[in-house]
Amino acid sequence: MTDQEPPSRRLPLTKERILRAAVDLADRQGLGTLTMRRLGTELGVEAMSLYKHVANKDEILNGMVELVIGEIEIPEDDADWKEAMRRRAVSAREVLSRHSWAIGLLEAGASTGPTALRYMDAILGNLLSAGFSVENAAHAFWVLDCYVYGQVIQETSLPFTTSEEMTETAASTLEQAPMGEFPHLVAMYQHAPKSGYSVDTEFEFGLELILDGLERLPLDSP
Amino acid sequence: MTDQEPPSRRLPLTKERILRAAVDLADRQGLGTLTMRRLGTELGVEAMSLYKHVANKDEILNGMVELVIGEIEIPEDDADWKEAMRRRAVSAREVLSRHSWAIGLLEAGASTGPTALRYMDAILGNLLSAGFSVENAAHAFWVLDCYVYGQVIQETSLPFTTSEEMTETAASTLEQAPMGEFPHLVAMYQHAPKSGYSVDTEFEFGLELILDGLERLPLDSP
DNA sequence: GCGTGTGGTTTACTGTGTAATCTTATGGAT
DNA sequence: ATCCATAAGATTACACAGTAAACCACACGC
Repeated sequence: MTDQEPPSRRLPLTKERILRAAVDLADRQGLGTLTMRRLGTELGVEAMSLYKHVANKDEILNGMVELVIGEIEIPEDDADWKEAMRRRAVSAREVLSRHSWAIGLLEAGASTGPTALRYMDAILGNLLSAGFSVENAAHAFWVLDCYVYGQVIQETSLPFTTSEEMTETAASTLEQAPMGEFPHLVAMYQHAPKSGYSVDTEFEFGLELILDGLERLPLDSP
Repeated sequence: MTDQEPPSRRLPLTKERILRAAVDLADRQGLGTLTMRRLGTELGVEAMSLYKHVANKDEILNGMVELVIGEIEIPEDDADWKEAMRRRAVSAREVLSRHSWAIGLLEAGASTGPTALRYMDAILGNLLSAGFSVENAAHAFWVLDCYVYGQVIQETSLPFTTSEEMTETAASTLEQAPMGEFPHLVAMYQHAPKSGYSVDTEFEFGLELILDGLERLPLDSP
């Protein structure tokens, strides 16, 4: 090599640095472009060098999930459960749609690392000390997670983000296909521009619905 | 080739047959092993021959999603909305966890084919003719889909299925890690064997919670 | 000095999707 | 019957994936 850096400039490779670079790359270019070679060059290093710090690509993917989970806001034990769950759900949704590839990895069965455990423990703790029975705490946890995950999936599968893009998509969809067979869809698409549709509103609607439902559950110690 | 079949035995390759074989293979061996070559040999044909019926692998994946969506039970317009939505959610969950790879494809933005459109239209139709406003129908649709998708994700990411496997997992998890930091998780794992935990129960709990919540919405024409 | 380990590189192998090309069978029009 | 266009499938080849194995270079205690 002719263009050598002074070696002190090259900060040492670590698993930490690799994981952060991987998350970064996946955020910017998508998980599909996250390849060992590209990740290597991103870090100014050869692909195989990564394997000195990481067993294989799966370990990288798991580590990425842990990093992401670590970004989610965690409730205090003694916080008001409803507000705490709302904040956590909002935060989880925010984080997971910022790193929209993470859901796919979750599904693949990653994440039983310490960060994930701490995360789960904090949530359970809040619910339990709010007086939920163990069963009901588990139910609440489960249904909220379902909802957040599903929200993120639907969000990322939508071809639009803003309300304008949405009406635009609606318009173009209306034109092309043989829409005569789908009268209700047509009605909805035609209605869409009028109401200020947004995934945020959708999310809040369902979230409040679920939280209100959970509020009806009996508590152990009122 | 020495072992030629009488050519009449070899039924002709079609997109339909390819898609069915692909779904079958993904069900049996996982989406990861669905490769053009393997799919080819599964059909007794060379990999490249598939490209005479299909533009590329993505088209196969999209087609698979359509097939799966087609399996979901669709409500009649005039059916009682609550029962109809319950049945559809149950059916969707059933279908999607039978083909647990499908969620990942949904996320990738597949599915605006005719089957998916018909599916969406039927659901909207039921809600609208039950008296839901367009906004509320959209809300109901959205929250139910979120819930089902999330349920499937969580189910497939769990390392166990039956209640016995669950207590087993709980036990082994309790032993290995430094669980002192996670008292509430420990409490839950210890409680797990007593209560008959199952993902089915979890699903029903949240589903009824959401349906009851939706029932509180005002209807247009009572 | 001298092993010895640690962190990075080189090379190479297998498996992927698919472009480009070649082969063969089929079914009218003559 | 003959011819040949078209379609369905097979072959070959290429760029890129993950990673096993061997190799190198420098820091260190002795």
